Amino acid sequence: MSAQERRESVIRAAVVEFGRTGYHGTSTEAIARRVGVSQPYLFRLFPGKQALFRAAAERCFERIEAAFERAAEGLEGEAVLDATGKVYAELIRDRDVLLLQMQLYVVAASGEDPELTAFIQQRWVALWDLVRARAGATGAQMAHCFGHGMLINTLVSLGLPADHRCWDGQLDECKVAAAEPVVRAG
Amino acid sequence: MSAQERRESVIRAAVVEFGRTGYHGTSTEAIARRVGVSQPYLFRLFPGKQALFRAAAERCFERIEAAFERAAEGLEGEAVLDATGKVYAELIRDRDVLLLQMQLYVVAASGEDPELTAFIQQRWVALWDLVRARAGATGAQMAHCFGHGMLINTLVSLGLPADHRCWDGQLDECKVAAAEPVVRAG
DNA sequence: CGCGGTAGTTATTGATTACTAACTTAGTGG
DNA sequence: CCACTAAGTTAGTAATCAATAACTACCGCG
Repeated sequence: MSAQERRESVIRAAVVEFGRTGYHGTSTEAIARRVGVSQPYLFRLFPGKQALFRAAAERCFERIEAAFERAAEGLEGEAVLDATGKVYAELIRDRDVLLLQMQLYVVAASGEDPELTAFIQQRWVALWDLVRARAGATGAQMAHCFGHGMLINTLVSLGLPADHRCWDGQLDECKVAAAEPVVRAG
Repeated sequence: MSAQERRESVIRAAVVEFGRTGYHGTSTEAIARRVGVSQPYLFRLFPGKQALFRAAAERCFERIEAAFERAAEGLEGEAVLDATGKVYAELIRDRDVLLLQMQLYVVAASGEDPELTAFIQQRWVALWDLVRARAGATGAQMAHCFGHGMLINTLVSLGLPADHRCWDGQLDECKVAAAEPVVRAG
Protein backbone atom coordinates (compact mmCIF):
# COMPACT_ATOMS: atom_id res chain seq x y z
CA MET A 1 0.00 0.00 0.00
CA SER A 2 1.32 3.45 -0.89
CA ALA A 3 2.16 5.94 1.84
CA GLN A 4 -0.63 8.17 0.61
CA GLU A 5 -3.22 5.44 0.85
CA ARG A 6 -1.90 4.55 4.28
CA ARG A 7 -2.18 8.15 5.38
CA GLU A 8 -5.80 8.10 4.29
CA SER A 9 -6.61 5.05 6.38
CA VAL A 10 -4.75 6.55 9.32
CA ILE A 11 -6.93 9.65 9.11
CA ARG A 12 -10.05 7.54 9.13
CA ALA A 13 -8.84 5.68 12.18
CA ALA A 14 -7.86 8.92 13.87
CA VAL A 15 -11.35 10.34 13.37
CA VAL A 16 -12.83 7.33 15.13
CA GLU A 17 -10.36 7.12 18.00
CA PHE A 18 -10.03 10.84 18.71
CA GLY A 19 -13.79 11.17 18.47
CA ARG A 20 -14.34 8.53 21.11
CA THR A 21 -11.71 9.38 23.67
CA GLY A 22 -10.49 12.84 22.79
CA TYR A 23 -7.00 14.14 22.16
CA HIS A 24 -5.42 13.25 25.48
CA GLY A 25 -7.41 10.08 25.98
CA THR A 26 -6.32 8.59 22.67
CA SER A 27 -2.94 6.93 22.38
CA THR A 28 -1.16 6.78 19.07
CA GLU A 29 -1.01 3.06 19.67
CA ALA A 30 -4.80 2.82 19.66
CA ILE A 31 -4.86 4.51 16.25
CA ALA A 32 -2.09 2.29 14.91
CA ARG A 33 -3.90 -0.81 16.12
CA ARG A 34 -7.06 0.27 14.32
CA VAL A 35 -5.11 0.85 11.12
CA GLY A 36 -3.34 -2.45 11.53
CA VAL A 37 0.12 -0.99 11.50
CA SER A 38 2.92 -0.57 14.00
CA GLN A 39 2.70 2.47 16.23
CA PRO A 40 6.08 4.03 15.32
CA TYR A 41 5.14 3.95 11.68
CA LEU A 42 2.53 6.63 12.28
CA PHE A 43 5.40 9.02 12.84
CA ARG A 44 6.67 8.37 9.37
CA LEU A 45 3.32 9.36 7.95
CA PHE A 46 2.66 12.31 10.27
CA PRO A 47 5.14 14.49 12.14
CA GLY A 48 3.42 13.98 15.51
CA LYS A 49 0.24 13.37 17.42
CA GLN A 50 -0.95 16.95 17.00
CA ALA A 51 -0.65 16.71 13.25
CA LEU A 52 -2.68 13.53 13.37
CA PHE A 53 -5.39 15.24 15.34
CA ARG A 54 -5.42 18.18 13.02
CA ALA A 55 -5.76 15.94 9.99
CA ALA A 56 -8.72 14.27 11.66
CA ALA A 57 -10.26 17.65 12.43
CA GLU A 58 -9.78 18.71 8.84
CA ARG A 59 -11.51 15.59 7.61
CA CYS A 60 -14.41 16.21 9.97
CA PHE A 61 -14.98 19.72 8.67
CA GLU A 62 -14.63 18.59 5.06
CA ARG A 63 -17.37 16.05 5.54
CA ILE A 64 -19.74 18.58 7.10
CA GLU A 65 -18.94 21.22 4.51
CA ALA A 66 -19.54 18.81 1.65
CA ALA A 67 -22.88 17.83 3.17
CA PHE A 68 -23.96 21.45 3.52
CA GLU A 69 -22.91 22.29 -0.02
CA ARG A 70 -24.90 19.33 -1.27
CA ALA A 71 -27.92 20.42 0.78
CA ALA A 72 -27.99 23.90 -0.68
CA GLU A 73 -27.69 22.73 -4.26
CA GLY A 74 -30.45 24.18 -6.41
CA LEU A 75 -32.25 25.76 -3.47
CA GLU A 76 -32.47 29.22 -1.99
CA GLY A 77 -34.00 31.05 0.94
CA GLU A 78 -35.49 29.19 3.85
CA ALA A 79 -35.54 25.97 1.86
CA VAL A 80 -31.77 25.88 2.28
CA LEU A 81 -32.12 25.92 6.07
CA ASP A 82 -34.57 23.04 6.00
CA ALA A 83 -32.38 21.05 3.64
CA THR A 84 -29.34 21.74 5.81
CA GLY A 85 -31.14 20.35 8.83
CA LYS A 86 -32.10 17.20 7.00
CA VAL A 87 -28.65 16.65 5.56
CA TYR A 88 -27.12 17.20 8.96
CA ALA A 89 -29.38 14.57 10.46
CA GLU A 90 -28.18 12.14 7.83
CA LEU A 91 -24.55 13.14 8.32
CA ILE A 92 -24.50 12.47 12.02
CA ARG A 93 -25.83 8.98 11.62
CA ASP A 94 -22.12 8.53 11.22
CA ARG A 95 -21.49 8.79 14.93
CA ASP A 96 -17.76 9.38 14.44
CA VAL A 97 -18.25 12.78 12.83
CA LEU A 98 -20.47 13.94 15.66
CA LEU A 99 -18.20 12.74 18.42
CA LEU A 100 -15.10 14.27 16.90
CA GLN A 101 -16.99 17.51 16.41
CA MET A 102 -17.70 17.67 20.14
CA GLN A 103 -14.06 16.91 20.86
CA LEU A 104 -13.05 19.76 18.58
CA TYR A 105 -15.11 22.20 20.61
CA VAL A 106 -13.46 21.27 23.89
CA VAL A 107 -10.03 21.34 22.30
CA ALA A 108 -10.74 24.78 20.94
CA ALA A 109 -12.01 25.89 24.34
CA SER A 110 -8.96 24.60 26.15
CA GLY A 111 -6.73 26.86 24.08
CA GLU A 112 -3.84 24.46 24.64
CA ASP A 113 -2.85 24.73 21.02
CA PRO A 114 -3.61 28.26 19.76
CA GLU A 115 -2.97 27.33 16.16
CA LEU A 116 -5.42 24.46 16.33
CA THR A 117 -7.94 26.61 18.18
CA ALA A 118 -7.76 29.19 15.42
CA PHE A 119 -8.15 26.52 12.78
CA ILE A 120 -11.26 25.02 14.38
CA GLN A 121 -12.78 28.45 14.92
CA GLN A 122 -12.16 29.47 11.35
CA ARG A 123 -13.57 26.30 9.84
CA TRP A 124 -16.66 26.43 12.03
CA VAL A 125 -17.37 30.02 11.11
CA ALA A 126 -16.90 29.04 7.48
CA LEU A 127 -19.72 26.52 7.87
CA TRP A 128 -21.88 29.23 9.39
CA ASP A 129 -21.09 31.65 6.58
CA LEU A 130 -21.71 28.99 3.97
CA VAL A 131 -25.23 28.24 5.18
CA ARG A 132 -26.01 31.88 5.84
CA ALA A 133 -24.93 32.97 2.37
CA ARG A 134 -26.78 30.17 0.60
CA ALA A 135 -29.95 30.70 2.63
CA GLY A 136 -29.75 34.45 2.88
CA ALA A 137 -30.81 33.93 6.46
CA THR A 138 -31.16 36.42 9.30
CA GLY A 139 -29.21 36.09 12.52
CA ALA A 140 -32.27 34.75 14.30
CA GLN A 141 -32.86 32.15 11.61
CA MET A 142 -29.24 31.06 11.78
CA ALA A 143 -29.40 30.79 15.56
CA HIS A 144 -32.49 28.67 15.25
CA CYS A 145 -30.99 26.38 12.63
CA PHE A 146 -27.60 25.90 14.25
CA GLY A 147 -29.13 25.86 17.72
CA HIS A 148 -31.10 22.80 16.76
CA GLY A 149 -27.97 21.24 15.33
CA MET A 150 -26.04 21.77 18.53
CA LEU A 151 -28.91 20.46 20.61
CA ILE A 152 -28.98 17.32 18.50
CA ASN A 153 -25.26 16.94 19.04
CA THR A 154 -25.85 17.06 22.75
CA LEU A 155 -28.76 14.65 22.76
CA VAL A 156 -26.79 12.14 20.73
CA SER A 157 -23.68 12.62 22.85
CA LEU A 158 -25.71 11.92 25.94
CA GLY A 159 -26.96 8.79 24.27
CA LEU A 160 -30.64 9.57 24.72
CA PRO A 161 -32.73 7.07 22.72
CA ALA A 162 -34.90 8.38 19.88
CA ASP A 163 -38.11 7.83 21.78
CA HIS A 164 -36.92 9.78 24.79
CA ARG A 165 -39.05 12.77 25.76
CA CYS A 166 -36.15 15.15 25.20
CA TRP A 167 -36.37 14.37 21.48
CA ASP A 168 -39.91 15.83 21.30
CA GLY A 169 -40.11 18.70 18.88
CA GLN A 170 -37.13 17.59 16.80
CA LEU A 171 -37.15 16.62 13.14
CA ASP A 172 -38.02 12.99 12.57
CA GLU A 173 -34.88 12.67 10.48
CA CYS A 174 -32.83 13.49 13.54
CA LYS A 175 -34.55 10.86 15.62
CA VAL A 176 -33.63 8.36 12.96
CA ALA A 177 -30.05 9.45 13.40
CA ALA A 178 -30.32 8.68 17.09
CA ALA A 179 -32.14 5.42 16.57
CA GLU A 180 -30.13 3.99 13.68
CA PRO A 181 -26.59 5.25 13.78
CA VAL A 182 -24.32 4.15 11.00
CA VAL A 183 -21.31 2.55 12.60
CA ARG A 184 -18.50 2.83 10.14
CA ALA A 185 -15.75 0.31 9.84
CA GLY A 186 -13.07 2.97 10.28
CA MET B 1 -8.27 23.40 57.50
CA SER B 2 -10.73 20.56 58.00
CA ALA B 3 -10.87 17.68 55.54
CA GLN B 4 -14.35 18.72 54.53
CA GLU B 5 -13.27 22.27 53.72
CA ARG B 6 -10.32 20.88 51.84
CA ARG B 7 -12.57 18.61 49.83
CA GLU B 8 -14.62 21.63 48.92
CA SER B 9 -11.62 23.53 47.59
CA VAL B 10 -10.47 20.43 45.74
CA ILE B 11 -13.84 20.22 44.00
CA ARG B 12 -13.56 23.84 42.94
CA ALA B 13 -10.10 23.24 41.56
CA ALA B 14 -11.26 20.08 39.82
CA VAL B 15 -14.06 21.97 38.08
CA VAL B 16 -11.55 24.43 36.69
CA GLU B 17 -8.90 21.93 35.65
CA PHE B 18 -11.16 19.23 34.25
CA GLY B 19 -13.13 21.90 32.45
CA ARG B 20 -10.04 23.21 30.72
CA THR B 21 -8.26 20.03 29.73
CA GLY B 22 -10.81 17.26 30.16
CA TYR B 23 -10.62 14.04 32.09
CA HIS B 24 -7.58 12.51 30.42
CA GLY B 25 -5.81 15.78 29.84
CA THR B 26 -5.89 16.77 33.48
CA SER B 27 -3.35 15.33 35.88
CA THR B 28 -4.16 14.94 39.54
CA GLU B 29 -1.01 16.93 40.10
CA ALA B 30 -2.47 19.92 38.26
CA ILE B 31 -5.48 19.87 40.55
CA ALA B 32 -3.32 19.50 43.65
CA ARG B 33 -1.14 22.41 42.55
CA ARG B 34 -4.21 24.61 42.13
CA VAL B 35 -5.45 23.67 45.59
CA GLY B 36 -1.99 24.24 47.02
CA VAL B 37 -1.63 20.76 48.40
CA SER B 38 0.50 17.73 47.64
CA GLN B 39 -0.71 15.41 44.91
CA PRO B 40 -0.94 12.21 47.00
CA TYR B 41 -3.12 13.98 49.52
CA LEU B 42 -5.94 14.12 47.00
CA PHE B 43 -6.24 10.37 47.37
CA ARG B 44 -6.97 10.77 51.05
CA LEU B 45 -9.86 13.05 50.24
CA PHE B 46 -11.17 11.13 47.22
CA PRO B 47 -10.81 7.44 46.38
CA GLY B 48 -9.46 8.10 42.89
CA LYS B 49 -9.37 10.33 39.86
CA GLN B 50 -12.77 9.19 38.65
CA ALA B 51 -14.37 10.13 41.95
CA LEU B 52 -12.78 13.53 41.65
CA PHE B 53 -14.21 14.00 38.20
CA ARG B 54 -17.61 12.86 39.31
CA ALA B 55 -17.61 15.29 42.20
CA ALA B 56 -16.77 18.09 39.78
CA ALA B 57 -19.57 16.98 37.47
CA GLU B 58 -21.99 16.93 40.36
CA ARG B 59 -21.00 20.44 41.32
CA CYS B 60 -21.50 21.62 37.77
CA PHE B 61 -25.04 20.28 37.60
CA GLU B 62 -25.87 21.64 41.04
CA ARG B 63 -24.88 25.11 39.92
CA ILE B 64 -26.98 24.95 36.77
CA GLU B 65 -29.94 23.44 38.59
CA ALA B 66 -29.85 26.11 41.27
CA ALA B 67 -29.75 28.81 38.60
CA PHE B 68 -32.75 27.33 36.78
CA GLU B 69 -34.74 26.99 40.00
CA ARG B 70 -34.00 30.59 40.80
CA ALA B 71 -35.04 31.68 37.30
CA ALA B 72 -38.43 30.00 37.53
CA GLU B 73 -39.24 31.44 40.93
CA GLY B 74 -42.61 33.20 40.92
CA LEU B 75 -43.07 32.82 37.16
CA GLU B 76 -45.00 30.50 34.93
CA GLY B 77 -45.54 29.74 31.25
CA GLU B 78 -43.29 31.23 28.61
CA ALA B 79 -41.90 33.74 31.07
CA VAL B 80 -40.01 30.86 32.65
CA LEU B 81 -38.25 30.08 29.38
CA ASP B 82 -37.18 33.69 28.97
CA ALA B 83 -35.96 33.86 32.54
CA THR B 84 -34.07 30.59 32.12
CA GLY B 85 -32.27 31.96 29.10
CA LYS B 86 -31.24 35.08 30.97
CA VAL B 87 -30.10 33.21 34.04
CA TYR B 88 -28.14 30.82 31.88
CA ALA B 89 -26.36 33.69 30.22
CA GLU B 90 -25.36 34.97 33.63
CA LEU B 91 -24.33 31.52 34.79
CA ILE B 92 -21.93 30.88 31.96
CA ARG B 93 -20.08 34.09 32.57
CA ASP B 94 -18.36 31.69 34.89
CA ARG B 95 -16.41 30.07 32.09
CA ASP B 96 -15.53 27.06 34.22
CA VAL B 97 -19.09 25.79 34.39
CA LEU B 98 -19.48 26.00 30.65
CA LEU B 99 -16.21 24.28 29.85
CA LEU B 100 -16.81 21.44 32.25
CA GLN B 101 -20.28 21.04 30.82
CA MET B 102 -18.81 20.47 27.37
CA GLN B 103 -16.35 18.01 28.83
CA LEU B 104 -19.22 16.12 30.45
CA TYR B 105 -20.87 15.66 27.08
CA VAL B 106 -17.82 14.10 25.49
CA VAL B 107 -17.21 11.92 28.52
CA ALA B 108 -20.81 10.73 28.35
CA ALA B 109 -20.44 10.11 24.62
CA SER B 110 -17.26 8.10 25.03
CA GLY B 111 -19.07 5.64 27.26
CA GLU B 112 -15.77 4.78 28.92
CA ASP B 113 -17.39 4.82 32.33
CA PRO B 114 -20.99 3.60 32.03
CA GLU B 115 -21.85 4.67 35.55
CA LEU B 116 -20.65 8.19 34.92
CA THR B 117 -22.40 8.28 31.56
CA ALA B 118 -25.67 7.32 33.22
CA PHE B 119 -25.15 9.94 35.89
CA ILE B 120 -24.54 12.74 33.40
CA GLN B 121 -27.47 11.67 31.27
CA GLN B 122 -29.78 11.53 34.24
CA ARG B 123 -28.77 14.92 35.60
CA TRP B 124 -29.07 16.56 32.20
CA VAL B 125 -32.54 15.17 31.64
CA ALA B 126 -33.44 16.38 35.12
CA LEU B 127 -32.55 19.91 34.03
CA TRP B 128 -34.73 19.49 30.97
CA ASP B 129 -37.63 18.20 33.02
CA LEU B 130 -37.22 20.97 35.54
CA VAL B 131 -37.54 23.73 32.97
CA ARG B 132 -40.27 21.95 31.07
CA ALA B 133 -42.39 21.42 34.17
CA ARG B 134 -41.97 24.96 35.44
CA ALA B 135 -42.67 26.48 32.02
CA GLY B 136 -45.29 23.99 30.90
CA ALA B 137 -43.53 24.17 27.56
CA THR B 138 -44.11 22.15 24.40
CA GLY B 139 -41.39 20.02 22.86
CA ALA B 140 -40.77 22.64 20.19
CA GLN B 141 -40.43 25.38 22.80
CA MET B 142 -38.00 23.29 24.78
CA ALA B 143 -35.96 22.53 21.68
CA HIS B 144 -35.81 26.23 20.91
CA CYS B 145 -34.79 27.19 24.43
CA PHE B 146 -32.18 24.49 24.97
CA GLY B 147 -31.03 24.72 21.38
CA HIS B 148 -30.05 28.32 21.97
CA GLY B 149 -28.28 27.28 25.14
CA MET B 150 -26.23 24.66 23.37
CA LEU B 151 -25.41 27.05 20.56
CA ILE B 152 -24.17 29.57 23.08
CA ASN B 153 -22.01 26.86 24.64
CA THR B 154 -20.49 26.23 21.27
CA LEU B 155 -19.89 29.88 20.42
CA VAL B 156 -18.22 30.46 23.76
CA SER B 157 -16.16 27.27 23.48
CA LEU B 158 -14.94 28.40 20.10
CA GLY B 159 -13.96 31.68 21.68
CA LEU B 160 -15.87 33.84 19.24
CA PRO B 161 -15.90 37.44 20.49
CA ALA B 162 -19.25 39.04 21.38
CA ASP B 163 -19.25 41.27 18.32
CA HIS B 164 -18.66 38.40 15.95
CA ARG B 165 -21.32 37.94 13.26
CA CYS B 166 -22.15 34.46 14.56
CA TRP B 167 -23.56 36.08 17.71
CA ASP B 168 -26.24 37.90 15.67
CA GLY B 169 -29.70 36.99 16.79
CA GLN B 170 -28.68 35.97 20.30
CA LEU B 171 -29.81 37.56 23.53
CA ASP B 172 -27.75 40.56 24.53
CA GLU B 173 -27.24 38.95 27.92
CA CYS B 174 -25.42 36.10 26.24
CA LYS B 175 -23.15 38.43 24.37
CA VAL B 176 -22.23 39.97 27.68
CA ALA B 177 -21.29 36.49 28.84
CA ALA B 178 -18.98 36.19 25.87
CA ALA B 179 -17.57 39.67 26.27
CA GLU B 180 -17.11 39.81 30.03
CA PRO B 181 -16.51 36.37 31.40
CA VAL B 182 -16.13 36.06 35.14
CA VAL B 183 -12.85 34.34 35.76
CA ARG B 184 -13.12 32.73 39.12
CA ALA B 185 -10.22 32.30 41.45
CA GLY B 186 -10.83 28.55 41.73
C1' DC C 1 3.72 15.37 80.13
C1' DG C 2 1.94 12.06 76.86
C1' DC C 3 -1.43 10.03 73.97
C1' DG C 4 -4.36 9.74 69.85
C1' DG C 5 -6.25 11.54 65.95
C1' DT C 6 -6.25 14.60 62.11
C1' DA C 7 -4.03 17.11 58.33
C1' DG C 8 -0.51 16.86 55.79
C1' DT C 9 4.21 15.44 53.72
C1' DT C 10 8.17 13.01 50.85
C1' DA C 11 9.65 9.17 48.37
C1' DT C 12 8.55 5.66 45.28
C1' DT C 13 6.56 2.49 41.90
C1' DG C 14 4.67 0.29 37.92
C1' DA C 15 2.35 1.39 33.92
C1' DT C 16 1.70 4.07 29.97
C1' DT C 17 3.08 7.40 26.52
C1' DA C 18 4.99 9.98 22.44
C1' DC C 19 8.68 9.60 19.90
C1' DT C 20 13.57 7.90 17.96
C1' DA C 21 17.03 4.82 16.01
C1' DA C 22 18.27 1.19 13.64
C1' DC C 23 17.11 -2.78 11.15
C1' DT C 24 14.28 -5.71 7.48
C1' DT C 25 11.77 -6.81 3.55
C1' DA C 26 10.19 -6.40 -1.11
C1' DG C 27 9.75 -4.62 -5.46
C1' DT C 28 12.07 -2.28 -9.66
C1' DG C 29 15.19 -0.80 -13.26
C1' DG C 30 19.62 -1.49 -15.51
C1' DC D 1 22.47 -10.04 -9.98
C1' DC D 2 22.80 -5.82 -7.75
C1' DA D 3 21.90 -1.20 -6.20
C1' DC D 4 18.24 1.81 -4.88
C1' DT D 5 14.00 3.14 -2.87
C1' DA D 6 9.73 2.82 -0.42
C1' DA D 7 7.06 0.45 3.20
C1' DG D 8 7.27 -1.33 7.40
C1' DT D 9 9.35 -3.55 11.55
C1' DT D 10 11.51 -4.32 16.46
C1' DA D 11 13.71 -2.42 20.25
C1' DG D 12 14.35 1.15 23.24
C1' DT D 13 14.07 5.87 25.89
C1' DA D 14 12.84 9.67 28.64
C1' DA D 15 8.91 11.59 30.65
C1' DT D 16 4.61 11.54 32.81
C1' DC D 17 0.93 9.78 35.64
C1' DA D 18 -2.20 7.62 39.13
C1' DA D 19 -1.73 5.52 43.17
C1' DT D 20 0.69 3.55 47.54
C1' DA D 21 3.58 3.48 51.65
C1' DA D 22 5.55 5.37 55.22
C1' DC D 23 6.66 9.24 57.72
C1' DT D 24 5.81 14.07 60.29
C1' DA D 25 3.70 18.06 62.59
C1' DC D 26 0.23 19.81 65.20
C1' DC D 27 -3.82 20.00 68.22
C1' DG D 28 -6.82 19.13 72.15
C1' DC D 29 -7.49 16.40 76.20
C1' DG D 30 -6.54 13.91 80.47
